[in-house]
Amino acid sequence: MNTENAVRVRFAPSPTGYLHVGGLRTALYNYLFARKNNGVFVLRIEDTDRTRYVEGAVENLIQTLRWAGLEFDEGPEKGGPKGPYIQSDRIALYQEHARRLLEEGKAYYAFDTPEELDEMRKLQEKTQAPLKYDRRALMLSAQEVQQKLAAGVPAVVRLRVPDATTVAFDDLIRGRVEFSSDQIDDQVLLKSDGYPTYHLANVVDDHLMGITHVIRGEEWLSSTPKHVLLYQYFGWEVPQFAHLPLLLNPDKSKLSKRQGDVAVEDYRSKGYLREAIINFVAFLGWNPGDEREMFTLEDLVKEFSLERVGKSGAIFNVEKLDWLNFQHLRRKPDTEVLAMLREHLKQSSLANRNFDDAYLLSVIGAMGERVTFVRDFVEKSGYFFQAPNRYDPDVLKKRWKPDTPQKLRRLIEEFSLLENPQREDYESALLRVARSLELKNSELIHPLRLAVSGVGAGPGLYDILFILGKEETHRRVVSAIERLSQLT
RNA sequence: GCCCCCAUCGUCUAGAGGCCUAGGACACGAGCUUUUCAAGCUCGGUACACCAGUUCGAAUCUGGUUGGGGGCACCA
Repeated sequence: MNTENAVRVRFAPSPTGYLHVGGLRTALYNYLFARKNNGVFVLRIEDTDRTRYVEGAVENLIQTLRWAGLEFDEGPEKGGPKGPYIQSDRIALYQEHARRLLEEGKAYYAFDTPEELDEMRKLQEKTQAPLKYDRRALMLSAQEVQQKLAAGVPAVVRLRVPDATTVAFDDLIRGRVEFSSDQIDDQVLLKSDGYPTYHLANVVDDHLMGITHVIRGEEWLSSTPKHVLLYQYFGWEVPQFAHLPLLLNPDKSKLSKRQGDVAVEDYRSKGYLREAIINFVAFLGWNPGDEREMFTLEDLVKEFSLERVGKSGAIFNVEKLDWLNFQHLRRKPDTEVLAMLREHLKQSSLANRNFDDAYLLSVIGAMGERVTFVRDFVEKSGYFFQAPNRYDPDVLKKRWKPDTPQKLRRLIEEFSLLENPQREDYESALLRVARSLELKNSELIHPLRLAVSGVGAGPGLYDILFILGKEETHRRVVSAIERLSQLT
């Protein structure tokens, strides 16, 4: 394999606390593109803003990425030939490159205070002029600049954007995009604290790390010409760009907190499966071109291509996610669901109760088609784990009549005669009783269901009875008769 | 205000000039099935933003309008 031409992509989040679902999709597309093309997936941490650093964010980011199944090939903790992979460890590199631009007249020092810049912008807003740096620092003579530097006046390094030219690039998703250089701001490259801005750091790193394809969100589209300029100034090859459509809130603005959950970990803790989240997020902007909907990460690796990524933003719609979660959950082998159910029980109020595998497996068998989340086993069929402590009032009103207790007594008498009953035995016993009492089957079935489960919905009644077992069924019916007779 | 991007059902989308009286999925409604609830199956409604143009023919190409979004920091 020719390593010179190998595809190298990166996911470059800033460690502001958690992994955003939009970030997850960007990471996913990068990952898929790398895997599909036998390339390398790099994780780089963009922490050049010291004011935004959040303790533990990097670890959290890595952990969430791994949970989702997006293993990177090079990055922090893991290392690699192009490291370090944390920008704050690469400061000297950026300063060196800034110096180079300075020497070649492609960048310049500026000494304006934040207040001065504020004032400038206010004026520009008033005159409705484009908001950009007015280059007042260019009026300074070489001596003045040297004096200020020597005196230790805080300085930034700004990009010297050429006048009246066109900066263009070919975006893999959007085609050719052109900007007039007059629209481009003389961006700060090096801040007065010596740290680079995103624009400098990202270009220097992408080049030094051999990144061939920059796949990132559309919010970067309008700063891309600055990056292109930098590549040109350094004499470097410009990578391929692919600007992904944005993920949107229901009101179509850029997906943000305040309008629902945006952290991957929020969805994780709500019980969403990684498979469902990956599947869902992959389809926000991409589709295989046919009518398949269910994809595993492996499937996506086989099928993914940037050509099939759309251009318009997509609203993050949780209903479909729920459906996908349901679909992925029911496709999982029972043993895997068992492990997840055990984990869930361990963290619930049922933690001290003991259930054997066979029992839980039969619950899974009965509820399999009825749960969207693992927690639904408990939330929708808590009666498998605990005798009902209340009875659904609506069902009670509809199904529990004054003469119900005596019918049920007759029924459990019949049940008590059964030896090692199977599902069918409960059924035939109930049928016998119904016939001898001249009742419709449902006149027994519904109150019995209520008595043993406390609710009116769920798996087949005989499945419930069988799973609960003869003794437990008996106990519950007796207890229901006692408690409900008092009410009527 | 300036620059850039985008535009098919409520939502995710298929569609790369005739296969489109626009297909699928989620959601929604109706029915079937059934001891209930689901699942499943069947059926149903709802979309090419608008206006010109090109063409024998436009959701698909071009231009404009409108609408939406993003960017315009010593944040990423």
